[in-house]
Amino acid sequence: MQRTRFGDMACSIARTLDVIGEPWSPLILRDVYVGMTRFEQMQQDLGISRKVLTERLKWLVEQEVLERREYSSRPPRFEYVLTGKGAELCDLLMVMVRWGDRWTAGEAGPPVLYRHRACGQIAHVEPCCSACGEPMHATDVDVLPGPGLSR
Amino acid sequence: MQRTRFGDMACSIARTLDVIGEPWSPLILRDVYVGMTRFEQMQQDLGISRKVLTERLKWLVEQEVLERREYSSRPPRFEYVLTGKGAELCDLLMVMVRWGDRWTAGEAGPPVLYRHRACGQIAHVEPCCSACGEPMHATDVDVLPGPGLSR
DNA sequence: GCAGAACGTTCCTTGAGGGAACTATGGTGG
DNA sequence: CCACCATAGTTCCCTCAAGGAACGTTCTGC
Repeated sequence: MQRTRFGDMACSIARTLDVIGEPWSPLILRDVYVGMTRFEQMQQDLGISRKVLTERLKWLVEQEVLERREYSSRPPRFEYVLTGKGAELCDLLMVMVRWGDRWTAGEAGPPVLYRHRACGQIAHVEPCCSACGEPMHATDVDVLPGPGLSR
Repeated sequence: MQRTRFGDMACSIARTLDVIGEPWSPLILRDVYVGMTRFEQMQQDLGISRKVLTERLKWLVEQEVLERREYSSRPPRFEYVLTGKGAELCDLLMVMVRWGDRWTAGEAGPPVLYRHRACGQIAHVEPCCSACGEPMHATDVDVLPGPGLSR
């Protein structure tokens, strides 16, 4: 239900959740990412209530994660496309896929595969250090206070 | 509210959301990750309803993301610690932090910093290709059907 | 002019989240 | 022994969001 707003917390996790923390949002982003950009497509693919889909799309557009674009003027018809901000959120989706593949896919294996265009290989995403390039997992870091930490 | 269950969808994103898609769960994981492992600590830190916290912790323990461990037998007192499965979810948190830092932190800068223990540098996480090691973002891949894609 | 497609909007019902009060177990200080 | 405190929940009531179905609108094509 999420009545508590996370946007004001001094935490980038909370602020990210404020934008896409509601459970349907990542799935909406996924659909847009794979090219299901229209209302009817998403509604049927996800099985989401039309009312909730309307609300989520409006919110994601407000947050500048999606852009509502007219693809036909008569009749007026709209589709939703990723902004730069939204495209970067898709990295998050890839990490979710990685975890889901490892821990929930079971014997059937992953439902989708990624091919890295740069090298042509089937691969998954691996979190690496922006400074040294080596793998960097949550267990490999120290957490320090940053400049934006209020009080 | 999430009445629709995502666990049965043939999508690793949906199945991951089934485990931690409810908005409070990532923040609970964050708290456990940084050492706030007890009920009272989390409740006060997050401002979450005690009822909801109880429900989430029980769910996360069922899903084997957290483990409920007795740290005192008289009186009986419990804390929650990450399992291996849960620790890997923290990689997801780091990616959320990265996005939140970039798009929501504003002038104040990031609230926390990460120091990579292997190289000693302040860094953030960068998604890389498990095959070639180069950066791999959502815009750099082709999505292909995998073995676990039903029908 | 009737059906159909695309994109919503409205209405009602149900049930999850918020919040405060209450319970249980045991420790501690006088 | 008793009052008080700490921790970890549990119970209760209220509100409001999610689900679901029906309806509305604007255009096209036959």
